[in-house]
Amino acid sequence: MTSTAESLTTQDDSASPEVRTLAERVFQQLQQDIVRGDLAPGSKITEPGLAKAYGISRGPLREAMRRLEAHRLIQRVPHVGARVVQLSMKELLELFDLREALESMAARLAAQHMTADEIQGLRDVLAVHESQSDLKRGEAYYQREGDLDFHYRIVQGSHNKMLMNLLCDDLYYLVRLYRTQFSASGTRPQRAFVEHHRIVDAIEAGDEELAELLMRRHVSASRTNVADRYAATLAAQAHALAPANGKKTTTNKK
Amino acid sequence: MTSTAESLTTQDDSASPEVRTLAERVFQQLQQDIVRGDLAPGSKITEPGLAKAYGISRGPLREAMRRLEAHRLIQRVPHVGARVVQLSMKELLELFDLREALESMAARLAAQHMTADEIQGLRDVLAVHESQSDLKRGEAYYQREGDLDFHYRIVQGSHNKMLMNLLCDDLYYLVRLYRTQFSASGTRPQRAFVEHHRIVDAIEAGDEELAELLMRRHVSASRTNVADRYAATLAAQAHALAPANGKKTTTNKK
DNA sequence: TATGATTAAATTGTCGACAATTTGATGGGC
DNA sequence: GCCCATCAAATTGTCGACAATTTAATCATA
Repeated sequence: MTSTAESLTTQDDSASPEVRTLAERVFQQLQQDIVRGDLAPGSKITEPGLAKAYGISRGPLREAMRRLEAHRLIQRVPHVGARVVQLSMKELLELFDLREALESMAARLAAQHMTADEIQGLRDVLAVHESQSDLKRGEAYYQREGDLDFHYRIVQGSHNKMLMNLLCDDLYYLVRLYRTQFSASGTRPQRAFVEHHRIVDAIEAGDEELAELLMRRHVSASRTNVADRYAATLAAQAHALAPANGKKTTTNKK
Repeated sequence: MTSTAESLTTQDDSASPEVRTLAERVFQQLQQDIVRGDLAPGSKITEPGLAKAYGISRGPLREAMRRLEAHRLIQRVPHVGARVVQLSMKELLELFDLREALESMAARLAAQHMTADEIQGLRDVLAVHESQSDLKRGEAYYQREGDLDFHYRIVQGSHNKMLMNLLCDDLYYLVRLYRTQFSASGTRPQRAFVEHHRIVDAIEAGDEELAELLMRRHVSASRTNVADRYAATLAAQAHALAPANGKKTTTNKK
């Protein structure tokens, strides 16, 4: 090691050493900004603004935006512009319905095809969760990030490329976006943690049907939790804006 | 022809009246070329070549290619280039596994939410199939195109936007690509036609479970058929190239 | 002859400028 | 006072040119 030379690649300004192209970097940056909530859902994206903000030309930026659109993080209208996606309650529930169908399938396939090493890696992920849960009991954010890692590995274990593409490359960006906004509450993290263990047990036992069933229930419970949070948030907003509301209130300005 | 006035807009060279932007048109054109097989799977896509072929600049072309990549019709490597996608046998079967999970879910939702008008539209589609099947009994191509229309309407009837996006915008392009290459054979079209009727019956009766089950079987049977055709094609190729084969034979040229 | 480095061609990535369209504002008419 | 047409500013779509990288072809050398 002891790499004194900077090598010929680019300097890592984005904590991603192997991204070669500018459009790739700005895509990852924008994706992170959206998922973290730095770019509020519903807010307008303007090409000259972002180009100047990131110090690049509009060419690579447009390519990054096209990729964001493909991942459903922004929505574009020809000759009009782009906005950060803002899922309705209905769409959010639909997203979880999709996860229920696809991830239960992934769990079944994982029970069939996962290797011993992969299962061990899954156990390691749970161990990390456990240590973190010990440290910060009520802190749900890291738990949820780890939860995503858990689901990632299940999908990987399915050994189904198409499924991996669909879930990891398309849907999980949206999931992460709403994870940051509606992170699990109350006793949900602890119960989710238990459910994770049961799922791994079923996979390790090669019990396809049980793994599928448990994963379906797990996602369904998560769906219920997020839906409750979403409804509570909307109720709070409605209450706050109840008195006199003549403005358009299309999106929050923050 | 006889185009006296060129008008300020563009002449419709793509039979799509409402596409406003150049990138959109060239995307649709390329998509059609790929699905129809005019651009062979595995063949390389070069930007200057296509730009000159379509008479446009590289800007809109790159945008169209990004969209093709998002729809998984081409695969790109930074600084290297793009190739038309070429699914392996394994990936093709994976695609059908996904359809089995998602379309059975769509059928269940359709049985719950489809309106009377939508069901009638579905019956009309089947009626068109019937008349076409009468005319050309063994001709499977139109049947398969219509089959796609059938599946489209089921997904629409689910009233689930996310599911519609996933199936109609992402996966069906690949399905169509391989439909043209491995169209149904033998008695499969007739049986598929019967299965379609049974599925509509279940949806009309509001029998969610039956609709889901029948759709799952239907897609599974289609999967078996396509897999057989694919294997037969590979076997034929292997037989043809059996004697002396020192070339690379990465992809077919024509 | 085979192998390796060097170089030239082609292709992709990036940039700045111009054209087309939308959006918001301004002013006139009823 | 309200509504519609006109116009200006901003934004998106498109283009051609230049820079960076990859690919191949050539040549020298063991």
